[in-house]
Amino acid sequence: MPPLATTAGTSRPRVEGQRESEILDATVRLLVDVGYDRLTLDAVAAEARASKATLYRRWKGKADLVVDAVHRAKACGGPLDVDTGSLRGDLMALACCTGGLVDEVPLSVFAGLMSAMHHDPELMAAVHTRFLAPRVELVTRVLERARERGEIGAEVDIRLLFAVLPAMVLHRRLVMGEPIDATFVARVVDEVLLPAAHFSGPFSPAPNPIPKRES
Amino acid sequence: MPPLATTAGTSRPRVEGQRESEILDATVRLLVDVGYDRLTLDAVAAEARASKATLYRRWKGKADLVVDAVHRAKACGGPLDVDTGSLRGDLMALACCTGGLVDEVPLSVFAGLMSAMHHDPELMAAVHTRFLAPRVELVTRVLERARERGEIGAEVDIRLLFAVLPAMVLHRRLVMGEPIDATFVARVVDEVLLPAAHFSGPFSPAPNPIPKRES
Amino acid sequence: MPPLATTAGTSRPRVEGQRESEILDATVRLLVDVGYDRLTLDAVAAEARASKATLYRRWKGKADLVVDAVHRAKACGGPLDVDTGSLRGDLMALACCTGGLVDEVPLSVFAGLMSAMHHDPELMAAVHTRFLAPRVELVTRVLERARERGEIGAEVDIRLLFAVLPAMVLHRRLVMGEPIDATFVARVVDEVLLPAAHFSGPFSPAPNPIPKRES
Amino acid sequence: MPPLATTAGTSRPRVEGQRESEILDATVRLLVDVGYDRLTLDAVAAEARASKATLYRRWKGKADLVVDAVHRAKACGGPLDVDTGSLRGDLMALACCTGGLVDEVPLSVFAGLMSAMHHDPELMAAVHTRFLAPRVELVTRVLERARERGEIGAEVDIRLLFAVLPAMVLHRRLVMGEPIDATFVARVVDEVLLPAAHFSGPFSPAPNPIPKRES
DNA sequence: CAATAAACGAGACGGTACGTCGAGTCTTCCT
DNA sequence: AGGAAGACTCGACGTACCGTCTCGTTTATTG
Repeated sequence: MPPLATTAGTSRPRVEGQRESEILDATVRLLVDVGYDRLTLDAVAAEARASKATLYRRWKGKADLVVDAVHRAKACGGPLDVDTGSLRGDLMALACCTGGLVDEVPLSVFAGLMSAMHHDPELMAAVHTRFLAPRVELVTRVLERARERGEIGAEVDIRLLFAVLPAMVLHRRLVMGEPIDATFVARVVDEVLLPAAHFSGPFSPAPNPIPKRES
Repeated sequence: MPPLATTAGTSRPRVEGQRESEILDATVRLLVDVGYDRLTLDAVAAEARASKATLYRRWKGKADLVVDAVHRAKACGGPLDVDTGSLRGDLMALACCTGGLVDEVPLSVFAGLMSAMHHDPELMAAVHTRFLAPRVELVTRVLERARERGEIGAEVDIRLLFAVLPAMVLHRRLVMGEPIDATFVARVVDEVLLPAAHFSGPFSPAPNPIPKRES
Repeated sequence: MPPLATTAGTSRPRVEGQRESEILDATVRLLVDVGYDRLTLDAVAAEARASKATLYRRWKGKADLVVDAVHRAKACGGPLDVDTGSLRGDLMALACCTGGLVDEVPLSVFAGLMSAMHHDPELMAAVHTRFLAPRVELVTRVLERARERGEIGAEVDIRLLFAVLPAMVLHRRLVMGEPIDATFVARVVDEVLLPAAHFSGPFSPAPNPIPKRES
Repeated sequence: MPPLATTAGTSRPRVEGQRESEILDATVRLLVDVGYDRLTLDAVAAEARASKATLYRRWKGKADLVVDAVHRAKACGGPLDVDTGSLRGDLMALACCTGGLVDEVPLSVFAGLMSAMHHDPELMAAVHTRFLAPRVELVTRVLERARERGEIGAEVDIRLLFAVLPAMVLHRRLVMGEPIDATFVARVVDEVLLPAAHFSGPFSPAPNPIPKRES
């Protein structure tokens, strides 16, 4: 359902942005080919017929460049909003679109970024601002609409709930090394997320066996 | 000159396991100090007063060594089994023990390993065999006992359920960059895992991806 | 409408010579501060508040600019001629004036130029034309006057003789790394140049004649 | 002391010098091909199948490496001493042998080194110690023998005299850009050096180094 | 006096070389 | 004979400078 906006939508007359985009494109191209770890800035420079100095003039380093590349190449192409009328439908739509959770490229890049994020606060901030924040906002909007429709219990913490799907996907893909497909997403939604969304309330203290450990 | 390495006296003779442990200890020491990415094998060799050749004789590379180090230093110290009588109690006990999900060290190391795991199948296998498998088995046992007690619905897929807690913890810590504590673990257990465990039944009306409401 | 070249055919938006001089002054300033090798055209551009394009519009490159800078800043201030009445007096006067052989700045710059001259014929031509030729001509005139006065033997090759003093000075300063002062110049003149000037004749076969004196 | 090694002549702990020599040879090879300025350490590394890290481990930089290379390749091959019976004969023999003043390679390299020497005291020290000192000593010996034979006046300063030939050669080659051959060397010896060598006495009327200025 | 075209400041760019660092291999010496 | 020590190759890193090439903006001449 792209509106066929060939020229109107992208009117960034900056000549600077042009070179930048070419470099970003080259980065994404190599990223898909060899992955984050095997990606070198020399290769990016060669692929984009750019100088390494140019890369380092605009980006702080490899990770910063890659964040930008993935952000522009994928996130921008993603949906700005989705509203299928049901929580389940919205989540599935979001997960399965380009740049969504079932898309291999962002996942793969993300794996490579994790190690760098861990000791580079600026990178983590960049990832959050440019990559995560838009997605979080989108999902949050979806969840809030679902709550208004009564699909989510009043006591359920959306901050917790929204993490369920990405967490399960990342775990399966990056920790367990198993592939992601729509079926898996659907199972997580149906068997974990939706139960949690409905069962907000008194679970741990009341129902059956009350555990004595907490600490 | 005693050619035979009897027992003690000179710490030179190879006890094999002893030298290995010293190296592993040195690795963990550095790991905690500088993290996985900043860790160099030269530093490990220097810290352990060992030769790099010795390291590469025993381990395949940096990641392999680190996996081993974390495995032996932490996981071995963990519990072989827990049985508090309730699913919630068991999960909390597992998560909060040394080497558990609230332990910073394994999490931190894990972040560094992800990137390497992604393009190194052998490393991924090693991580699974030595690091993940024991934990998975432990949790699986806990879940099966819980099912026998009736705390988990018959139709619930334990393979899916067992991932909920580690997935949520990793997501919060590595993706969102927020700290993990027992409170967070408890909330995930209470508000996500246990609801999913109880709600066995098909929640959405069907594999139909677009439901309306639920009853 | 092409402009008609009514006056001289060269449009001069700027004072030309003024801007040029400012740049050359900035060059000399930096030259004295950091030396030829550490001198960068970026620094010259910044110091003169000029653009690199302007520099390359007027000069072929770093070496060319520096030659010009030294030429204008120093050589122009030197004497146009000298005539003290004796060869010795003339040579000492030339050597000790500003821009002469005892002046540190031209020597220092010269050291830096040598490497570039070696593989850049145009640069060598520029150095010769703008820097060396005037000095050579001056010394040649001095030597010819001395010959007319009978201070130089008829058979002595002035082309060889004129090189003695600069050669010895450059050797001492650039090769041996020792400083130049008037005393050294005087010794070279008295103990090498003047003997050679008087002794034209056949020497190598027979080590006999000892010259007298001169006034 | 360790017992006798099985292989003979292993009192030299390592072959160490072997790798070094290979690198030095490669350096000289490239030096002759492209000259000092066009020489890059990457090219040396490639030519010698060595790592840049190895180069920088042993040498401080390009200039240091080149000094060493020229030293070993040329100076070592030069004569340890000459004694033809006459000063003229000795000087000509020294100048015309391999690595002597008429040899293009050392001259060419020297041109490139001058600029670096000028701002790098360590390099200058290295050049002096490894390149200049042996030659100076050799010429000094030659000159002292000549003095004993009466070929050099008692008052002549050998420290000044020894510089005449190299100074004139370097000046002609590097400053004037004209080629060096045996004829030129012979002329300098006959027409400058020998006259200066014979002429002992005070030539100029006074040792007063400062003549009168004129405009 | 306005139009115009050269010259300009600013600085991004491609390219090349630099000097450093870490991984993993290989050799030498010591005990 | 096995381990410590560490030199080695490889390759990526991030930096510096050169010389070229745009951009708009003066500035002086011209119409």
